[in-house]
Amino acid sequence: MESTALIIQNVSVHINLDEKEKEFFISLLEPLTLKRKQILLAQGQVCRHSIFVNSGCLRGYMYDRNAMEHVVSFAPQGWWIGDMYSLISQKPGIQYIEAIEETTVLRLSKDSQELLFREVPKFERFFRILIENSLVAYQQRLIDNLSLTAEERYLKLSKQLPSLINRLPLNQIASYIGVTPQYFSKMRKRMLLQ
Amino acid sequence: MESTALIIQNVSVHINLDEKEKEFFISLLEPLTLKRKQILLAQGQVCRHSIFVNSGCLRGYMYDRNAMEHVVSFAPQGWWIGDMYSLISQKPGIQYIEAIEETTVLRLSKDSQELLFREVPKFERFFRILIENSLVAYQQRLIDNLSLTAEERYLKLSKQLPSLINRLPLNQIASYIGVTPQYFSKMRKRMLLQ
DNA sequence: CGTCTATTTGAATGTACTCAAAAGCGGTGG
DNA sequence: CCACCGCTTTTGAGTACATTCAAATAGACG
Repeated sequence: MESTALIIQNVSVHINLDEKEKEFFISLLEPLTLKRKQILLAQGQVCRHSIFVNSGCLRGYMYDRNAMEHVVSFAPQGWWIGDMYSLISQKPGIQYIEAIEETTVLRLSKDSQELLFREVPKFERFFRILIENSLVAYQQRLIDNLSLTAEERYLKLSKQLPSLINRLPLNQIASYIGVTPQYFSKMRKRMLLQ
Repeated sequence: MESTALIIQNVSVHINLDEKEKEFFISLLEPLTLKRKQILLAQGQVCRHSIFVNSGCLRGYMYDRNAMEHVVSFAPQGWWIGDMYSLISQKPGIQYIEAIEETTVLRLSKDSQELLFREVPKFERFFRILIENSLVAYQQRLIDNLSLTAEERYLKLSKQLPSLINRLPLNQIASYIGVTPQYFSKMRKRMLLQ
């Protein structure tokens, strides 16, 4: 199938699969198409899937106790996303996962994942590596939030996701880098003048 | 052995081991005793071990480009620590890992870990779960840094590590929550008065 | 006891926020 | 087709949280 080429490529970076294993893996995936602003997971729901973005872009976000929205992650084409807290604990989650634009995804349910781990144990390795990389990225982002200015964080994001940055609403970028939309607007103006 | 009771308990929370597997796991561990301020890993070195803290406390920290120090993590008794970036990539790392006080640890080398995964695959599961939990914690800390004030972050850390907070130097707490020692000092004074 | 590091204090400054409101922009229906 | 609605983005003024720089004080260790 066309729609599974990307995910097979993504997995194959870390583990080698024979045809049978690929087929089995693919058989566990559920394709889904989302419209702009369609919500795939809401706060309070239990996250029962790992989600792979085949095309388009998702974002994970949450509200703090002051009802402020915070973008936790962007997931463009070729990325995985999920509410890790809820996915692990199978308790009601805190994140929303929403399509930023028309998006196609492949979902792997927690049950299917467990089955996959039993049938093809090297997938345990794959997901460990995936999470390791994600952990390093969050660690770095934490340090960036402490040591870089908002301008620098914006420039860094622009470099990391150059093909995405122009498709994102400004208020969502502001939220990701950790400033208010108002400040972000003024900041960008200032940057253009220099 | 006395010194391995804690780590076996720590592992057994997530996977079940028989006596033979326990013994094999333990045979791969290297015990080490560290003095206060002794450095276990320096920036620029490749991190070749996952480290389990048996007693005492370690901290991971790094310097940003303005030579400011940032505490990335504390690892008190029963916790794991390592420079994840370097451990994964086997490239020179960015973190220091240092003993805050007299500390005993058990080290598992990357090679031993790979061997362990081959011989006892369920350890792949154990470390995946370990990293998943760590990922969730970093995600939450990122959100906390964006949505809580410094005072609130301090109170939160105090609740999370009540037995540790009084043993930590104040400048290291300040660094962990992301403020200067000067501001932290004034902040604490203010909090005491109220 | 002296030295080195950690902590505190004070004053001036800066980065980012809040509140309030205007302007821009895209979609929808009359 | 354009007028209106809702949402995003911008602008301005005042404010708060936290920083920088400089220096004094307190503690810890040999």
